[in-house]
Amino acid sequence: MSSRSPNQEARFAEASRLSQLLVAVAEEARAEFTSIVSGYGLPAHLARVLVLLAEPAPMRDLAVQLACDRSYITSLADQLERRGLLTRVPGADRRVKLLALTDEGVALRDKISGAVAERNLVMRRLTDEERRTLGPLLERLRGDGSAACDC
Amino acid sequence: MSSRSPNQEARFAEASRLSQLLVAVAEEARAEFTSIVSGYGLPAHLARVLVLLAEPAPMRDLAVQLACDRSYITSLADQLERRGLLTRVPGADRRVKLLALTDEGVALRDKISGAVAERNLVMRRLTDEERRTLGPLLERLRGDGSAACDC
DNA sequence: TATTGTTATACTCTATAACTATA
DNA sequence: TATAGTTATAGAGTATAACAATA
Repeated sequence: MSSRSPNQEARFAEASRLSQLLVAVAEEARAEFTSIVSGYGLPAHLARVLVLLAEPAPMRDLAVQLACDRSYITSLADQLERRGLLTRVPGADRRVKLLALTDEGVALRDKISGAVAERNLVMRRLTDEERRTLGPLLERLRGDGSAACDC
Repeated sequence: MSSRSPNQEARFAEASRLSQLLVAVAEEARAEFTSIVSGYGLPAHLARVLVLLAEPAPMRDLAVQLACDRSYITSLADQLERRGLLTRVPGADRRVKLLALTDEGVALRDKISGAVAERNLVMRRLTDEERRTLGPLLERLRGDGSAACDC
C-alpha cells in the first residue's frame, strides 16, 4: 500500500529487470562451469572444492567458505579422495585434518582453471574496455559473503 | 601447453576474477530472493513459478521456461494448488491444462514482486547512473536462454 | 565443557520411465 | 502415431543429530 511516485515505480521496474538479467547471466555462467568440468569427469560441486583448495585447508574452513555443514565436507572429501585427487593430512591441533590436493589433484585443478579462464562468458562476450567498466560495478554490488569460486 | 603471452595471461586472470565476482553477486541475489519469499511462507522454487505466471500458461510452456521435465511441473502445480494459489483450467486442446493463479495467488505474487523490487541488490547498492551503465553490459553478457525470473 | 571430524539418517529438488487421455 | 499431463520411483545434493577424539 506504499504510494510511490511514477518515477519511483520506473526505477523499481528497471532495477528489477537488471536483477533478473544478472541472475540469468550468472545461471549461464554456472551452467558453463558445470559443462566444462564434466568434460573432466567431475560434478560441479567437486570441481568447486578443487578450485578452492589452492592451499591445504582445514575441513572446517571449507565448510565456512562453502556455507555448508561440516558433515557435507566429509562427504566431498571422501569423493575426492576416492578419485585420488586429495588426501587428508593431520593438522597441528590433532582434532584437525587438512585437505591437501595430490599431484594429480593439482594437475586437474590447473587444467580446469585454464579451461574456465579461456572459455568463460566474460572473456567471450565483452571487450577489454567493457570488462574494465564491469569490474567496479560488480565490486559495488558484492556484499561481504564473497564466495570465491568460479561456479 | 598453449603458450600465451603475459598480456593474454593477465586478461584471462582478470576475466576469471570478473566471472567469480559475477557468480558471487548472483548467489547473493538468489539468497536474497529466497529469504524474501520465505517471509511469505514460500520456498524459492514455488515463488519462481508464481512470478512466472503473469498469464495462465500451459504446463508444457512452464517446463520449457524453467528448463525442466514436465513431471516436475506437475509436482510444482500440486504444491501451489494445495496452498490455494493456483488452479488448473482446461485448455482448448483437451489434453492441455493451463495453470492460472487464483485471486490469492495474484495477491501474493504482487506482494512478492513488490518486496523484491524494493529490496533487491541492484536497487540498494547502485546509483541510477551505475544502473544505466550496468544494463547494456549485462545484455551483452546474456546469451539466449534468458530465464526471465527474479530468483 | 567446547570443538573437529564422522556416521547414520532423512529431506528436498529434480529426472526417468511407464501410463492415460486426447489429438 | 505423437503429445499433454500424471504416477511411481530413484538419484543427487545437502542437512540434522548423535558420537568419538581431542582441546
